[in-house]
Amino acid sequence: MTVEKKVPKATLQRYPVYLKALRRLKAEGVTRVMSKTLADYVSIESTTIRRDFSFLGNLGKQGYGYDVNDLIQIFSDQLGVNFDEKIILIGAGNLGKALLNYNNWNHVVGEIVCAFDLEPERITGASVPVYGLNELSQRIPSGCRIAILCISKETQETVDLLVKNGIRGIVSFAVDHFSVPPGVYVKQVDVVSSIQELVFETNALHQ
Amino acid sequence: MTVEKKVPKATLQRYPVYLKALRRLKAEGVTRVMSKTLADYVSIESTTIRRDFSFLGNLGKQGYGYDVNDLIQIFSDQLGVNFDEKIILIGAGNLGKALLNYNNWNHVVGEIVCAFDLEPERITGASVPVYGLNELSQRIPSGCRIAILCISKETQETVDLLVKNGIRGIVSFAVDHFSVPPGVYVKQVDVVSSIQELVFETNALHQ
DNA sequence: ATGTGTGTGTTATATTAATAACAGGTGAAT
DNA sequence: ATTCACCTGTTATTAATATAACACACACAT
Repeated sequence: MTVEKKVPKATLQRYPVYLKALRRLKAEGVTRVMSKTLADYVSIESTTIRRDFSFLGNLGKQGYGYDVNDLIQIFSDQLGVNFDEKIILIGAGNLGKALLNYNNWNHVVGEIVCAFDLEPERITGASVPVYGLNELSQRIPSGCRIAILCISKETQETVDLLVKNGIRGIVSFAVDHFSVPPGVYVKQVDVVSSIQELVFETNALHQ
Repeated sequence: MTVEKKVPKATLQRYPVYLKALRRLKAEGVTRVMSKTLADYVSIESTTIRRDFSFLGNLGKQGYGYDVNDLIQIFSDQLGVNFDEKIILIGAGNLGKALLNYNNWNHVVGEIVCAFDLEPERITGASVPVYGLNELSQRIPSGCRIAILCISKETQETVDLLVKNGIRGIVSFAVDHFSVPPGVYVKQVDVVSSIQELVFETNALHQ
């Protein structure tokens, strides 16, 4: 967290895209990359990429490009990618368990340490321990800031509980509406709304 | 699809939020709403809401507000919300099936008609018919434009196949990178990237 | 070594989006 | 009826973001 200038929100939202692409390139054995190449890869203008990168220092070299490994390292150092980030899952039903297994999680951003559910005794086949929601304050891992929300009732109450216990970021698959205090960030995933947006875009855009 | 002026992209992305809120309000028995009330509800400035709505016509009345039912009707008519939208699911594994059951889908944006999978014979317990991906061109419902992607291999090939068969919008849970031609819209859902973004925001913002 | 072409980082410009300000139409009260 | 307070729709202003332009540092070839 050594970022000097204020990084624009739009830029912050693109960093994960870059990081994902860079990791993939590294896995493919690529050691250096130019902004234009990366631009084609992630469908973001090369100018935008260079400006985004510039917030983290002078990372590239003229006439050469960027070193992939260096870039990944700097992203990790400066933005606080914590491979030991402790993440909790709230609601260990079908969706929760599916998410657990679907993403190949292995320490890219940390790990899901445990899950909490209203009826923990009913959950079978989860790959992490499942505790009752009422035990949250005792069982929550120390330093845990991120929660994945896969519940369908008592949403606001649960969110309040999470915030009270130190959660600062929530990826939510819950369909219910809820609100959080300032300083808590939410990524809402709603398939129905996403489809709606797609329909609106295909209908309204470029006509 | 009778929208006259060009609707900004940012506005288009907020319409699903409004629609969801309005439907909830209607369910609660609310018949009229003011921009300020809605603003508090969805955490969007009242001015922004009024400007967003104005693209669809003069929907409100001074000193009164908006009629909830009228608003929902107008959204549906003008933006092409099609309650019979035929949606297909690609990849009927654990995640696909979980999504199918998790969202209470019932004709809010249409319905998932059927699913396709590389190994359809291995899928059990799906609530819709599951066909082989190789049958796509024969089995795809006519007029189908939207697909939900829950696969983990041969992603680009599958996407190409979808586009060739008329798909114009994709909600993707696939972790692989893929590209689409212009005119095809993608909503990417990547829990790992979402968490990354949350970590970046909590680290970099308001420090 | 030395020049040359290349691709960065930055500055300048254009575009898009958000907020503020306000004029005027409308409902409700008297 | 008439008045008044209210809330919309729009215009004006500010802020945020994206694109374009370019100077200069560096790798690379000779």
